[in-house]
Amino acid sequence: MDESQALSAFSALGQEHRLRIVRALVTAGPNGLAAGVLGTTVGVPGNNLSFHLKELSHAGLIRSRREGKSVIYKADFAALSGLIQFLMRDCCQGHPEVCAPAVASLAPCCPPTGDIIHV
Amino acid sequence: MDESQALSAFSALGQEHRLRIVRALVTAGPNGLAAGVLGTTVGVPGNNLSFHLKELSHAGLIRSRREGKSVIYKADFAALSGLIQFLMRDCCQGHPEVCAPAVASLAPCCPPTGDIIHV
DNA sequence: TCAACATATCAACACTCGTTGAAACGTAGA
DNA sequence: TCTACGTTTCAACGAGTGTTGATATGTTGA
Repeated sequence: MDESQALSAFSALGQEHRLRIVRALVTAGPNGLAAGVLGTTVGVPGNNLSFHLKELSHAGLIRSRREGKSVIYKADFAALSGLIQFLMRDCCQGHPEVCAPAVASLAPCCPPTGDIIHV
Repeated sequence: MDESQALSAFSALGQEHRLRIVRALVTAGPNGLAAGVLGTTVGVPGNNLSFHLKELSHAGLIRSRREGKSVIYKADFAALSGLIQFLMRDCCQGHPEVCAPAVASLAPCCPPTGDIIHV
């Protein structure tokens, strides 16, 4: 995860519909959701949803696969993890031991199902 | 951390100069940096820097205090932690144990120095 | 092949955002 | 008080972004 990737990712998440899409996919887990289901879940019409899904794909935050008539989208948990690591890298001048565990309090969460790129 | 706060935060981080500012403050740790130092570090002229610092303050990602002629800014590590938790909340339908630890691999990092709001 | 369904693409519009330059504010030292 | 320094505010401009409606693409079953 470099700066330009992180910028794309944060910028993508800084939009109401896209943040809801990602959160819905994070909640859904590795199995993902069909585009149509996503649209009704987050309340975005099809053409607009497609636009935002493309943005999120370009940002590397989600992945998709076709299943029959539907396209299934899922969160890229490795990318989300990489994003967080980018933000916190080199914290406190590379001496995080001088600090209390703020990020460590996070619950472990969903990794991908095989097509993951570990950061 | 609610959705509107998260949106403000992600939107704030989705801009090159602001992301660099936050990363510089994360690196600096709890002591923070003066506005002038920040400006030269990230390469942003004073008036523009001030604009971005205000945005980051409104997003709740940084805090400031005056020290003589300088204004010292520092990252709000609790807010950053809360932002991450918001993104990952309810992951995998509330059953993160079905997943591998992606977020857990993150190194523990800097907490605040006392004015922290734990999430 | 055809019709029905799910999804994606495109152009146009209004709106928001980042940058710039000038000016103002607040603090410290003479 | 005056000057110098650090920082902030303001208005204006150009560029980028999200939404909308119409249209196109791809898939399934008859």
